[in-house]
Amino acid sequence: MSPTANQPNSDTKTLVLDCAVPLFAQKGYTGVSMREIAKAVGIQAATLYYHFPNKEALHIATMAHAFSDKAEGMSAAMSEPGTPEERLRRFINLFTFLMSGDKDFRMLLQRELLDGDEEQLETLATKVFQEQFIGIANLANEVAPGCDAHMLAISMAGLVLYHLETGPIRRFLPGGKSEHDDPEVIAHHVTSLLLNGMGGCRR
Amino acid sequence: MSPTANQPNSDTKTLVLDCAVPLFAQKGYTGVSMREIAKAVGIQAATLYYHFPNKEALHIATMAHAFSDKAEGMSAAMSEPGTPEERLRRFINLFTFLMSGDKDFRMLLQRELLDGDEEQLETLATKVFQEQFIGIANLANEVAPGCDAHMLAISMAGLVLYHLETGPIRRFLPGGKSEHDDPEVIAHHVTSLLLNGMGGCRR
DNA sequence: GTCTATATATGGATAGAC
DNA sequence: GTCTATCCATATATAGAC
Repeated sequence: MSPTANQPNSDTKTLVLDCAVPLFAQKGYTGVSMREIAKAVGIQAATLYYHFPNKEALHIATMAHAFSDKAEGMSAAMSEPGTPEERLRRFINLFTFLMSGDKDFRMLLQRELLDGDEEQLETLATKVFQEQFIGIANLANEVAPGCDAHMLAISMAGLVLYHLETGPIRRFLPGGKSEHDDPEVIAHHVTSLLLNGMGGCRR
Repeated sequence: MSPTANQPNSDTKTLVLDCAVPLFAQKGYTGVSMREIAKAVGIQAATLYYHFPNKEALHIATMAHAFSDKAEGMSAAMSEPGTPEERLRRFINLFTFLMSGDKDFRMLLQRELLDGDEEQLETLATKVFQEQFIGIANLANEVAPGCDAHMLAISMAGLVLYHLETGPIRRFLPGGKSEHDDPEVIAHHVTSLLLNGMGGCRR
């Protein structure tokens, strides 16, 4: 293997993407500099331009990298047997734990909803989320046939994500407790609300 | 009134804040430059530093300006008479229409959840949202006594806001229709879900 | 592939005239 | 109060050595 071989020693590109994910997630596109990313990787800023033509390309690649990781795992939970209610319960649980554990992913998604242009959002929707979304919508349709599965799927995901996203401010609002950050508590609340409405906690 | 009088001619400060709101909302703190804000106002960048000590102070003042406008109106809707269900219906309707009409406000709020530090979030929670939040939580407690009013209040607001925030990407997801952007459709869906759960659309 | 060095633009912020 | 002019730090991006 000569020193000029192609793949061996460095998959610097992947390393760059891994380091860029938390930076873009926490500080946003304009909040992160190429120097900052390079420093996190442990290389010089100029080297980034060998792997990516410019900052925007690096940003898009970073998002694709972060999002592609997440496209797996959930499908299995929804295709398992059980009554629609049981499967809803299982899905909300899994989804809440998954999302709860990856703050960077959630922040990237939120930033993309704020800053992404039409093309980026369409790519995200069709190439990344479509399959999972269909699974959720199908589940919604089994739990509540005849209802608008699209809106229900948004509500299902949104309920979980909003409780997670408001974590930093909820503790300052009346009635906020640390238990409200517990994925188990959130999943239980959301499941109960989805299945029975607001009165659902009185069993 | 001498030319050195204090308040008269210019409330440039207010004008600056009005112009800064949509800029910070759409591009974020690091995405907007002082020059850009000055240009939108029609003044020179240096003039901004007469009214505000630095960019961060201008940003904080901008958010206070945007948020304080919204602290009114909702209280009335919740104190009106009616059964808890009727009042919930009215509140969700009003809240959905209010939030639907002010995209800048929603984006500012989202960005604050992403970028705000503890102190800013505490200020936002206690000085701006507390009163409204208590109203929502009280309503939740009347609709569903014995349940966790804090979590229900988050769910109520979150359901509405998430449908609005995902507007740009929903149209690319399966089953997405333009009607899903209609505040009336969103409000009806959310109310039904809150009162009856997912099965609520089969009446 | 990665480096050093640098071109070039733009950012926040200040000084001082009017 | 607002302007012009400018300082200085930092940004993206490129050139060319190794």
